[in-house]
Amino acid sequence: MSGRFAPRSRRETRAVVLESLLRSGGAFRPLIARDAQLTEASISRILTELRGEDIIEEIRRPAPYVGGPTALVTLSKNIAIAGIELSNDRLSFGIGDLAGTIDYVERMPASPQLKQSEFERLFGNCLATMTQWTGKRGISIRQAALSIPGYSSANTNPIFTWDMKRLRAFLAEVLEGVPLSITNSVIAQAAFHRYSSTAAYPIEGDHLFLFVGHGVAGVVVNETAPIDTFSPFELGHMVIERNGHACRCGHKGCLEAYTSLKAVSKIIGIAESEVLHQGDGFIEALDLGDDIRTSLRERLFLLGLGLGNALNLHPVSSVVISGWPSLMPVGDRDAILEGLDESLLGGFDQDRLKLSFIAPSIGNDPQAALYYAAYCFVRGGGLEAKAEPQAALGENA
Amino acid sequence: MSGRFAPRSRRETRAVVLESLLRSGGAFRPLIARDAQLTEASISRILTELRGEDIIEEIRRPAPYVGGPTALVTLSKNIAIAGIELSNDRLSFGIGDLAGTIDYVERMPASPQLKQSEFERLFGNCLATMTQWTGKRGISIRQAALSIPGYSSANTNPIFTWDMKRLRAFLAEVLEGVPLSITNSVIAQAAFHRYSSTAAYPIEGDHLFLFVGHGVAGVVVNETAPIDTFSPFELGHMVIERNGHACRCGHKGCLEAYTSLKAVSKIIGIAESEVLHQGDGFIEALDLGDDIRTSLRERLFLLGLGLGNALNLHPVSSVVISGWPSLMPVGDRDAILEGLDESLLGGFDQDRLKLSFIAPSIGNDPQAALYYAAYCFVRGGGLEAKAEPQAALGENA
DNA sequence: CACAATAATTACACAGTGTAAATATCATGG
DNA sequence: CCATGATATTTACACTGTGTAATTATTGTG
Repeated sequence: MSGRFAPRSRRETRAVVLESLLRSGGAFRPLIARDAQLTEASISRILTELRGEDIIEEIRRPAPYVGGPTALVTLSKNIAIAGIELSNDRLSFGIGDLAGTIDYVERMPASPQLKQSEFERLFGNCLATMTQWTGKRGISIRQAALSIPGYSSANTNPIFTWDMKRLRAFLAEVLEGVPLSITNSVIAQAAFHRYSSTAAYPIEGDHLFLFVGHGVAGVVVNETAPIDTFSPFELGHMVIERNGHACRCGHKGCLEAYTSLKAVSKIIGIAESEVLHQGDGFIEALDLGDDIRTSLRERLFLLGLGLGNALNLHPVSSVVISGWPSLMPVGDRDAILEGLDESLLGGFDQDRLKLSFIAPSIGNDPQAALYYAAYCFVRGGGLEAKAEPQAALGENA
Repeated sequence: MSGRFAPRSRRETRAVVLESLLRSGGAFRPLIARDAQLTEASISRILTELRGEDIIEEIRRPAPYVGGPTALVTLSKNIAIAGIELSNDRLSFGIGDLAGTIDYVERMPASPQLKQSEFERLFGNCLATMTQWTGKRGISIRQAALSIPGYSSANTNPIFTWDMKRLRAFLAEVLEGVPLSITNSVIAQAAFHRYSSTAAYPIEGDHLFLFVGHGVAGVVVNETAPIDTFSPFELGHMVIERNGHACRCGHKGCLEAYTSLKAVSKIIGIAESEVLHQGDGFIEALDLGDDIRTSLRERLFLLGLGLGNALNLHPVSSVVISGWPSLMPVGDRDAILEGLDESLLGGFDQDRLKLSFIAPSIGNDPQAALYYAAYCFVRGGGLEAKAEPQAALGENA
């Protein structure tokens, strides 16, 4: 009489169990059983299997009540994964384990106008250094993930207009068989913030995660859907003001032309790279002049306007915002609400829309990509890509 | 060595087989086997089961080649389903079978400003008449579907601002156990046009289906996802012109204020209800004056602008448009492209975005809802809601 | 009317998981 | 220190769903 209705392949079951562990950061069996909707019997079988493959560990830790479980199940620290992040000003490589530890990081400056060939060269160099590091230690990477701003499985990227087929071919070649997932930065960010056990998150339930940085991008976090199926919402090039400011995309009046990091850093008079590297309240601490504050509020208003338009298209009842707006004083953020009030159907109403802010985690790259790599490893059940006996043709479903 | 990788419950397998039949309108076994990714052996078992329950029929029809299949499998004509459609000017009830035949229709005028209590009264009356009809014939409805403009599982409806919980409670009560699915009209429309075997459809693959009527709504048709998970895109209340025309929603400059049926019928000088009831090319035939044509082109431009914004948010490579724009002369429709060119990232490019038009199927209500009811019946495997032995709690996954 | 070609059915094996019985572990109290 | 109660963990067995392969059916052709 379990709560499930669809049988699962072994791979799926392993994936469900491992994903539960990734989210919780470690749990006792009864909890895993509930989370994965399996009986203790099945948990027992699966864990035995996973322990044998050194994917999980059971550390002796008796629960503090009579008859309680005796061992805490955690993801193994012996599986190496790699996260690669192309943020707008640098390319970072990292190696870590499933438990969230990062053992190796290398970061190289990368221009926001990076050409594909330059990227390939840069990537090749970093990879070589990394391979040296792993080689020396006899480590083999089980899963890698690369996050790119604007990436989508469709061939359209507003930020890097590269040939995705060529990109995938290049990566497949240089990575020599290491499984690689490519994803949109905003998905990796959202997943990391929402599901990594190390971070606090302001809300639960489906919502829009919005990141305002070089671009303006969001993703609808659907709590019941797998992260790798999330589809990004590229808000930056919504035209919110006909014949408005010129945008780098060639159009006029795009949201990005008003609210990107570049646009606001110009207003503040501080280098882009400086703004996000500061902590929460940084802008408040700056004690900006009144006209600067007013300008920023105008930009936040426009952000709200565009956000409202996006929410009209695809309604959700809460939004989490990360990026420079999160660094603004609470009072100033209200300008977003005013913008929302002009576009969101029915006007802004705090009973119908909950807005939260989280500090941007800049400087932690490639933490999000690393998390995403762990997620992908776990989603595959910790099995090689084609290890499933019945799976021959069917990756396309 | 099949192409599948996930085991299925009996319910799922039945659903897959039945859905294949619904889409094809009838097929020989080898085709079903390929479509459902099952062996002939499994098809045999499933069909035997379904035939026993009178959900499918096998009519003797030898394929015209040696050793070919001998019977054509079709959905049974003995399963009664009901489709209920609330278009903006009427409420229509229909009863039909899985093969697409419609046996009963009743239509009642309904104001676009219909209040919830009025709806309940109207619905009650129509239902009573329908129940009389079914009662007289000893027919019992296996699945009903109701399509409402603007409906979403969230509690926000731009068109009818009703209490959805109350609506569901009301419907559950009056329908006395008949399973009911509620969906957004645009989903039912899209599904009907795309998948019903009776209609031709201009494209294949993922795309945006856009309907421009009283409102402006779309849905991303994801060919690999189940229809009932499609999420509607309510385009109508995107603010495309700050401080523009007043919209009925209270905001200014919404797309709907420019491109809804109401807005354009005012330009043409013909009652709303007349416009869509005409066939393709109707507007061309009208021989409108030059300034009217110009105005309409302006509206199409704005539609393109809003559409471009939506596509920036969620890129797809083709769009199918239904509604009054489909009735416009081909040359005039190009105004949409001009609008797209100003908002769609990278400008409009026919290699990257394919635009198609299909005639709006007004006057066929509740055909789309009826199709959706058939879809829901089939998706449930033709089983009672809770018949699955292992399924007790788990409808929420 | 036998044959070739494919369709349709059926016996059997195997994967995955639940049930329930058997066994293990721990805190507590004598 | 040991029996006890409480819960955890493992294991034997049964059941579902499906593929494989052998068997039987159907049909056009020569």
